[in-house]
Amino acid sequence: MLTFSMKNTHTNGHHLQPEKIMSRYNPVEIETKWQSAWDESGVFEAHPRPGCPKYYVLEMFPYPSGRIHMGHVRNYAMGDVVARYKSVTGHSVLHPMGWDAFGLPAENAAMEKGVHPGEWTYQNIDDMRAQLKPLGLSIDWSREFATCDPEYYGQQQSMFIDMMEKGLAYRRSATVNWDPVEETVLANEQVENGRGWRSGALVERRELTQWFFRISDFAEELLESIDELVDWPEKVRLMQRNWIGRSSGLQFRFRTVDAPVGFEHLEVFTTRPDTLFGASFAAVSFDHPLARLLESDPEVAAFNEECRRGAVSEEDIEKAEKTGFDTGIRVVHPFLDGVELPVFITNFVLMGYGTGAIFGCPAHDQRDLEFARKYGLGVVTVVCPPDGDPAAYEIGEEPYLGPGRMINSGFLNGLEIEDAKAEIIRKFEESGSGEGKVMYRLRDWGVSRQRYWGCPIPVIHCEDCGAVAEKKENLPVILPNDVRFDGRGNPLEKHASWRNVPCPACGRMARRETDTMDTFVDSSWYFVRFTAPRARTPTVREDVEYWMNVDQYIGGVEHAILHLLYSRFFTRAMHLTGHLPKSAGEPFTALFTQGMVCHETYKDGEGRWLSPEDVRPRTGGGLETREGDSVTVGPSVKMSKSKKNVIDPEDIIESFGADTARWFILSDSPPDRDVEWTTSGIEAASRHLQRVWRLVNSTVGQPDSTGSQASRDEENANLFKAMHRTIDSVTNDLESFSFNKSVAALYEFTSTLARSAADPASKAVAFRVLAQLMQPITPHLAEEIWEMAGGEGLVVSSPWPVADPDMLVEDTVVLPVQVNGKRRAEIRVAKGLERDEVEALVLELGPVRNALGGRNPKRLVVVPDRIVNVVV
RNA sequence: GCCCGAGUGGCGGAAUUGGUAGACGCAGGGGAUUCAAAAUCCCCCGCCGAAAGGCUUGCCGGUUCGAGUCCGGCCUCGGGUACCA
Repeated sequence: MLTFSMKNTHTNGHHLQPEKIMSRYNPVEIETKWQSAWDESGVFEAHPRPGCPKYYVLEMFPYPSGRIHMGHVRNYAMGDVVARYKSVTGHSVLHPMGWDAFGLPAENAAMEKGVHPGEWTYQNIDDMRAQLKPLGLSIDWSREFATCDPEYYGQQQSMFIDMMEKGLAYRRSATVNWDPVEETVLANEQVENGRGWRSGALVERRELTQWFFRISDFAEELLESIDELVDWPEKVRLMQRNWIGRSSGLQFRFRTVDAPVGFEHLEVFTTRPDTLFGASFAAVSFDHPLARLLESDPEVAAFNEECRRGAVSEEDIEKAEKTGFDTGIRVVHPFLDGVELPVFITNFVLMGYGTGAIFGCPAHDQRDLEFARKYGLGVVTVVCPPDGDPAAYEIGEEPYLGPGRMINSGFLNGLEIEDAKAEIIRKFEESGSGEGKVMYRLRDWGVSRQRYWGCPIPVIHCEDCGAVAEKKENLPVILPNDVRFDGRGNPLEKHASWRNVPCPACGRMARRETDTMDTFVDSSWYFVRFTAPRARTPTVREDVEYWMNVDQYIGGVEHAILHLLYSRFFTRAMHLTGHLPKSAGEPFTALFTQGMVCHETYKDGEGRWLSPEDVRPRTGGGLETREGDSVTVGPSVKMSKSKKNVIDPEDIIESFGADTARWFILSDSPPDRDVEWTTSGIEAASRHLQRVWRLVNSTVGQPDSTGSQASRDEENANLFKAMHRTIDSVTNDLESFSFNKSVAALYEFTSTLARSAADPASKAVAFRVLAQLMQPITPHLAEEIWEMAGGEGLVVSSPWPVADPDMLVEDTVVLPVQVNGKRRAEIRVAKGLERDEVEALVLELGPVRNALGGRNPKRLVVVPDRIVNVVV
């Protein structure tokens, strides 16, 4: 393929090697060459380097689905930029890779394709590793592991036993989605409109005894420590705070009337004790012991049954219409003589929060107001807004939720809300029937899964000894291979020889726990394991102390709450069980959340999704199918199989090379926002990289330009000035995760270089800097041009260039001149020019004099070196 | 439902703490080169208007000499919602 430009052969052909004339930058060939060079040099293996600070950069490890997708490319390209940048700026870098290998899809594949989940998973890992390697990532592959390796999950089992001993793991009853046809527990994802996704049967809620981690004991600690996470996105910190959901309020006991024996009191929790005088009903969860007891009444039973319908997800519960059942029981208002409030069973009070019982004050709560309207309950306004008339204020259509003073509230009248809360809590505490209490939304972490493809919980149930931890010398408890997937229940339940084992305590025959662990457990400590991936203990003190914490963690914002919170809990639990030193509190010092990779969507005339491969440009504009039918272009959305708008990274790397893919995916959008993949964009990236190569290739070895020494000196000086400005921008942009801006600065510098009439020797200096600046983003091309421009050794191990501050200063500055806030002129002045001198210059300007018409300005705003505004 | 975020030309986006809106790239238009094309190089490019000028950062309102940026109220799209990972 001869594509070398004729212009170049005309002007300097006699200086070029013949093969240079014939060649073009061939990414695939050259990328393989440099990847081998890196492998041989071992530059990416993590070792403590004396005198260098350590830097641990980690991207969220992938689930081995079998194919890498553009989201992976983006994630790992970003992490690689950071790892490479940190490496050349004098850090000893740890940048590992592993596989989040347990999970549902492997079991689904087992059922659909009859392949064993383990076999399926390990094959996928091999495939994905082979797709990932051509990206040229600076990963220490010697530390790779999968969470389904017994060497990994065995250590996890060992920690589970330690957590049992410390009381951090315990058993209690909890609700699951139950598919009565498949006799299987369903994940929330497997429930569609209240029905099992395969069987179509109405899902039931079922109670099972399950294992939990006591994360709620750490609620306050996890909440307070968010303040330390200054290098996390503010939005993630806020989401975590809200998730933990600390609220203080009052817990107190109502006296009941006409209630069954044992329920002489009803304990409620409220965050608005100030509104007690406006209460018009009490409500308990359908799971509340009182509601359960009343189920002997068929009407109550039917109502509760109705409430228990549907999936267990919070979204489903909250979106369901609020309903109630009047039990006929009443509670006595503690401060209003003779006032009794009806007690309802409802579907919106959750047993898992507070006491599972509340009182409702319709005037100051949206949900309570809707409920009161529906069931004809009274509405008493007890908070008067600051601008309202305390004697006459009443709420209208909407509840009043703002600040104000108490009215219609006996001894609270006239108090501000916060003072009223304090006062009423004091009153309850005095009488001993209630107390101020802090409540958290955060619930304990249920880790039991009734599935095969997960880490077995290392426990044996003995009739005499109860739940007994497996002996550590028997770990790992390995998943049996000979299992059958018939779509019913957990295969481990049916595996007699695996299940029936002697009790570790008394030796009598007992039953092995068949629940496996939530895959979030696997991903809650893998980053610690990377510090000593082959150790015979979960961690090795020396390695953990050197490498932890993760300095920079990068991944999708979809993990903003659960995965990150569980990991934060785990480092604390691992400390309590002796697996992490005291210094390790937070797992991730800095966090970056990346956006998704999107692509346009296409549909044919019948509304069927079309893949980008199936459409082509139509002459005269628009798109058509291969058959020439018209195509409807839809919005750009996250790449997904269901919408067929997927571009396979492997195809892109094959046709354009990894550098082009990396350059493009980092170029257009800020990393924390979604990026749209476009064909024209990837082609532009490819064109640019070709241009860089051509530029270096055609310049190196040229004789000095003719022309005067003075003009050459000036050209050289200008080039170096641009070079230092670029070093400065790229450095700042990489440090601040503005990779798109780094790319823009590199585009600009390449254009400058292409136009520059500086000496080839000066250009060679600039090319070497260009190579160094491009290295984190397009490492293969960087090595190639580094070599062409006479760089020593590998660019991957050459120190990052430093901008000379003297080269960055400008001595003049352009001041925009506004009249009444609209730009009318601009003046170039010496930097730091005095205010009155600027004023004098500005008042002489034509547009300013016109606007003033001989009068004095009302005001003259001068922001030195920034802007001038003349107010007329 | 609840929590969090995003919205700027034809498109992706840029804009230190409120200070020239549209850097850089794509698409488009024009030119050079070529027998011709591809490739490459150069120039133009927010909208309306003949021009003067006016308008413009999802919508409505506010604060300010000055608002993409701050405040209040909406709209649309996206993420999470505890068993998808």
